[in-house]
Amino acid sequence: MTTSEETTAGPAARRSGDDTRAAILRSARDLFAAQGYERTTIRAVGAAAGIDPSMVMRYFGSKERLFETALAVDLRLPDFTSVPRAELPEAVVRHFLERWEAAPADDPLLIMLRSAVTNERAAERLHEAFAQQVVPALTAALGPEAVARVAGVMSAQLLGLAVVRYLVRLPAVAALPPEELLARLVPAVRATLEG
Amino acid sequence: MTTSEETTAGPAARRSGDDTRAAILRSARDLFAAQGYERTTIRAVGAAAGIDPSMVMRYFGSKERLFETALAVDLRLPDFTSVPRAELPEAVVRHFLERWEAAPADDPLLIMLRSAVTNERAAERLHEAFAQQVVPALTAALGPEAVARVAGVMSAQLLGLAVVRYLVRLPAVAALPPEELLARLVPAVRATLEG
DNA sequence: GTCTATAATTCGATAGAC
DNA sequence: GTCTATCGAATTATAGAC
Repeated sequence: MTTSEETTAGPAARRSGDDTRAAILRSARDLFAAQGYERTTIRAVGAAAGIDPSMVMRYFGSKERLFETALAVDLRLPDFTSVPRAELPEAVVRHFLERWEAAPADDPLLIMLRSAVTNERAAERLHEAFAQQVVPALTAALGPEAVARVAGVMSAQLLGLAVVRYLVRLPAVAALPPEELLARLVPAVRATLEG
Repeated sequence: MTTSEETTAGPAARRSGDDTRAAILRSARDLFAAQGYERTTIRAVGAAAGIDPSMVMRYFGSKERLFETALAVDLRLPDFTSVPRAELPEAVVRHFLERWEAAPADDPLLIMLRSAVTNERAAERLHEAFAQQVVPALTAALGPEAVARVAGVMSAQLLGLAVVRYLVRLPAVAALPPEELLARLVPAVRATLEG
């Protein structure tokens, strides 16, 4: 019984440090995702988490370390190994489209992407995530040679969609219904894969 | 003879106001393109232009108005009306690829794109440029119905390339030789156009 | 564990001399 | 037309009380 040792003190007077830390991190991810690094302030993170700004410093040391921690994310890539190669383009596009439609503001990939365009450190983290998560997932489904050929362009296509539809919100793309977007994007990805 | 009325004064003691203004604007575009809006300071713009920061304020009033002026750019889209439809995908991809390879840091489209991801005003300007420059240019070459169908997805593909190769610099895309990139991208754009 | 108070910078913007 | 000097606001970060 090492956890939760309330013996005599008040019922709910003290909050867990882990909870506070998690709340700060959640607020930080929200704000970094919506505004990028520079426009996000320690004060705003604290306010969003319902605590004093100095607590943010106490738990994370500096704004930059908070940012680094917020960028350490799991891309949550699915397993495509059981998908037949002919159906892979649709499976990939559909997966990301459904993901982003459901919760674009919360998606770790979009959080990272927005910051990576103006912040060098975030860009490095995106490079790492690509090498450590995207490449292995694609290699399992396509084999190493095909990945070397198409991984870059495929990523550009999917991230291009993300940037234009969810970040910049260009009306010509943001207004399209998901099904139509899917129908127009799948042939492009298929052409890349089979090129 | 209304211009340049140096009658008795020294030879080159006075600088033209237009020259100073142009120098400021050039430095501002460089810095906004490289760092985005927030990280670019009036002081840095002045230093890059070789003049005092207060001159920047004198000529442009505020940082925000300087930014707006820097964003008022001509996308320099070529005329695609004489290109046969079958060759259009290659012509479009080749045009932007050659443009960006030659001078990615100076390209007005990339300047705008980098800021648009984190700055709402820049995003609005990108929307305007798309509606007033991209759509008319594509309409002349494809006709209005085709543009409504494919302009969004085509833009997503080209801007996706720009983001991943020139802004985020993902090695899997940034390291590809231009010819190979062209070969992999043209089929994708063709599939979009013919879908 | 939480907050107040404040130090130390940095930045946008203004006023005014030359 | 150019610069010096400076104000006022906002920010990160620290020290310390409760």
